[in-house]
Amino acid sequence: MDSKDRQIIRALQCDGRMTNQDLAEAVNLSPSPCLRRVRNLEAQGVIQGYSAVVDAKSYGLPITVFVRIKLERHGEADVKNFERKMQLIDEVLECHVLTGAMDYQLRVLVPDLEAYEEFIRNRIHPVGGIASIDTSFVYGTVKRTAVFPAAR
Amino acid sequence: MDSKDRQIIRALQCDGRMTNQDLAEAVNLSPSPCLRRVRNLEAQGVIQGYSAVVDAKSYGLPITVFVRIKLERHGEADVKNFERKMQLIDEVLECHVLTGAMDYQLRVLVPDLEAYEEFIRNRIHPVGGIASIDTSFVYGTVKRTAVFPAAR
DNA sequence: CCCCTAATTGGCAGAATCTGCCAATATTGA
DNA sequence: TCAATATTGGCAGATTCTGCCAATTAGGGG
Repeated sequence: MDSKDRQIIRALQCDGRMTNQDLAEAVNLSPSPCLRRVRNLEAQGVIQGYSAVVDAKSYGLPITVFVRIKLERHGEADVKNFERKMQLIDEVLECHVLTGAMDYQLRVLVPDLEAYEEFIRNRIHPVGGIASIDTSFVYGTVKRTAVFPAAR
Repeated sequence: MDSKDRQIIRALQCDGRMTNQDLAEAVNLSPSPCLRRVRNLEAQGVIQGYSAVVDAKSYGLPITVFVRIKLERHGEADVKNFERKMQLIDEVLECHVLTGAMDYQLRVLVPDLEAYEEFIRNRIHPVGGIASIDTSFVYGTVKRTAVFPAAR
């Protein structure tokens, strides 16, 4: 992982479908070694995959919600149960463990407010062991990039 | 935007570098119309781009932080100033406006805790007009997917 | 300072993929 | 039912990928 690898990574975060020759040109390499570096990064799991960036509204899911959840108990079983359930809920795109009061933060996508209510009632509450839920709707998005800072 | 378009989108969210023939096969089309649908989705801005999914830790940025910020005043000028500054800070990967107390939530990536302190001191405070900052460090990530729910 | 080793690079060629065009098919509305 | 329209499938030239080999560069020991 040298500076060239990081250059390659940022270029592919900007445009994941860039052709190998364009990528090579962008980072001042010839196509062969460039491709080999990319394959190495993929094999090492540094590049975990590629993904289309899609406008959720156009797709039909205009409402983004950040949900913060606190559990009643934090025993092994309770935690495992909660985390396994999160994996299975399609509306939950992200689930992070936060420091502090052993909280979770979810990023959830729904078509409308009614669907959000149903989501809480039919998907989250049935998980059980939840002490409190804090909901923040996303009113607008000022910035959203996949590109890491160049740093060091 | 029909069910086939949504199928295509989810397939490309799973693997943004899928070849057009594989994609066509996955959604039961022949390569030609499949490619045309993809190009349409791109032209309409539904597919906004493609991006490599990278392990931040391997890249050298192991600390993810969610930062919630409340402004002192919410005049046009204050808001514009804040939002423009956020665009310019490389460590800020996301900045959302949240409903409620006119708050923002940032997703920030830094190499270590010292860098986070510097980030707050040298990048956020100088923006000015900030009433309060609430920091939540990400302790672990249970789930992180780009794939939208199938829905409807 | 030089040499030796190893890693990385650059280029080439066969194979796979893309993509613009045309005819055929399916869909919609009257 | 029929006609108009949109969508589809397949083909061919152009582009891109990728495995192999020689050349170059970088690092360490004598």
